[in-house]
Amino acid sequence: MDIAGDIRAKGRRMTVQRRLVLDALRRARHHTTAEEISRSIRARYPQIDPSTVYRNLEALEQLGYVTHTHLDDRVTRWRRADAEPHGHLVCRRCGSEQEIPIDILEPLAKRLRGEHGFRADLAHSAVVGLCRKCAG
Amino acid sequence: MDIAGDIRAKGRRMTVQRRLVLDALRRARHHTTAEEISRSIRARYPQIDPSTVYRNLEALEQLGYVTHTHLDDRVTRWRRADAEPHGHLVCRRCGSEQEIPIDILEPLAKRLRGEHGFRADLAHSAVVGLCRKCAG
DNA sequence: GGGCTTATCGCAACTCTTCGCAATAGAGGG
DNA sequence: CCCTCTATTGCGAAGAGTTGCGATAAGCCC
Ligand SMILES: [Mn+2]
Ligand SMILES: [Mn+2]
Ligand SMILES: [Zn+2]
Ligand SMILES: [Zn+2]
Repeated sequence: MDIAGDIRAKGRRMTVQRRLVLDALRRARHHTTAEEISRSIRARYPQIDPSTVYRNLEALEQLGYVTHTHLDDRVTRWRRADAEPHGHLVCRRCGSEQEIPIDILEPLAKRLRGEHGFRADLAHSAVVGLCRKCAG
Repeated sequence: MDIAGDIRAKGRRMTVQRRLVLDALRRARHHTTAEEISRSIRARYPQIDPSTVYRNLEALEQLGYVTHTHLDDRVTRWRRADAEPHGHLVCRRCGSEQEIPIDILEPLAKRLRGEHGFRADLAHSAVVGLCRKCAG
């Protein structure tokens, strides 16, 4: 079933605004912010309110089409749920970002699950620290 | 040397406001937010502006007296740098928080350092996931 | 203690995000 | 195609945090 049909089957609705948010996420190469998405949509459809974009990102996340991560500190970064999962290393000094294969994080996830019954999503937040250059 | 002297030695100044922020952090049992600190100070000294509290937390972090972590999503949590370091598990469903010994995170830190030359601070952000109860 | 330098402050303005509410418009059924 | 129900929207307002700027006061030297 297509996305629209799936959304309707769950009692939600497929609106113009929701479709525009999905489109913006498809166009975006990497993780984007709600503010970037809002700005790109309003460039062509200025009547669409930022709050609608924020609400749609949350709705689409509940529906399973979208996920978010946190790279540097506060900002929430969004991406399609079907994108390749991966971890991030972010340098607190120079701000450089680096993607890492998800399986490096697996052993810790397994241990947290064994010792604390906790199912960790280690890709949700970037790992903060000092990159090779900055650590000197 | 005491904190005030150390701060002056670094060319910074020990102001009433800075001392009040340090005091608030000493009174706080756990991680607190800038907003909580600001509110507790303004209860007695309403003339002290919130922006001053934010700026002082950053300054004190640069000076090495204060650190911050990120528990749930947006909020930055502050604590004294000399407090016992530890990791956090936060459930994305029920919001429960759990502290974990820092050494559970060590193996991953060691691996990131070996394979990527990255000195990870794994206590900086909480690990997000599903707690035992919510995972079912 | 008085004077000088400038780190720091209070304030106002601004950005990003959230929220309540009345109006709008998807969806499904007839 | 029309009707009904209610999910969703746009708007206004508010909260949390940041930033530029002129005023204040900490620290240092005499
Ligand atoms: Mn941080
Ligand atoms: Mn999150
Ligand atoms: Zn770096
Ligand atoms: Zn839970």
